[in-house]
Amino acid sequence: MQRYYTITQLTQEFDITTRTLRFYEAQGLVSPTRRGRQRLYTPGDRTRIKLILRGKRLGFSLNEIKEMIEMYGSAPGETGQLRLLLDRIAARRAELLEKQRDIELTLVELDDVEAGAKARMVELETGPNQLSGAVTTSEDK
Amino acid sequence: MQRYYTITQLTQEFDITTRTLRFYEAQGLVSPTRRGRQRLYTPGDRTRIKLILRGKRLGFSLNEIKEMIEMYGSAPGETGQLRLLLDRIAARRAELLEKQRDIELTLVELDDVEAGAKARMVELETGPNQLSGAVTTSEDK
DNA sequence: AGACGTGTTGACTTTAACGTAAAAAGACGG
DNA sequence: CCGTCTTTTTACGTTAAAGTCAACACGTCT
Repeated sequence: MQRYYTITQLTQEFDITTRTLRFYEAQGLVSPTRRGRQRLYTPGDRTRIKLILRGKRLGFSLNEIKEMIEMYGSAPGETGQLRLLLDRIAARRAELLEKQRDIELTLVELDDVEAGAKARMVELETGPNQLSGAVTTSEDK
Repeated sequence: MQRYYTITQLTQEFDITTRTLRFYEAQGLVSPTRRGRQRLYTPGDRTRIKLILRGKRLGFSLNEIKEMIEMYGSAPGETGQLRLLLDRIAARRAELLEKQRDIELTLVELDDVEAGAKARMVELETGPNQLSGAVTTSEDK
């Protein structure tokens, strides 16, 4: 029992347009089957779309995403190919780890700004008399 | 004692082009001072550039990055402004946390693919006789 | 003075990732 | 069966983020 999704169902679920889905198809990122001219998306297609959107949120290009998705489905027979695959996996992992660090740094900075803003609010409430020094971010002498 | 960086020093350090730096300047993301026509970047400018590149790695647009950078420098006086700032901070934080989850999911999947590939290699080494089933990723029935 | 390296400005071009619009073909409800 | 709605295909437009190219300005080394 194969459940199918129509294109508009998916656009609604993921809040994207039909143009986007057709574009992804043109780029070879999904290949829905057809009933006549109509596109029918399988649960598998749907998962691929989720992967694509996740990749986009992380700032990967569609080409990069395509590569990554192709990794998932591939079980290459030759040892050389496998080595290559492992290398690519390592590269992607390195990127992701860097992004993780970037996020953590950014979160810390957001915390700082928030703390500063909150402190400033308290000042304004208790008595809008005494001034506060500007909030500086480490460096920048 | 203000140390200055020339544009090419920074392009080399960050592996970007002069065009890029001038473009960022045109977008109001950095504002190096001038000695005559020449641009002089302060350590502060340099930090901003680092922030920009970090933002880019995380997939933020230059406009979003600009907003974020402006948050850092701002110590708005009015309570309403502060509320707005706090809201924006919360929004950004939510985005970052989503990205974190996205990354973790992706890392897990990479681990899976890697494990599969390594297993396949072992098979190939020990004896290229018996076949292996295709590697499936959960869902997709 | 001439040549060289570096920097600047401005204009035009490119690429990715869609948006928009038009025309035609199915699908569906009354 | 007809009108309405969705879908498809095709084609052109748009936006962000630079790349490329040309011409010109400095400083300086020889």
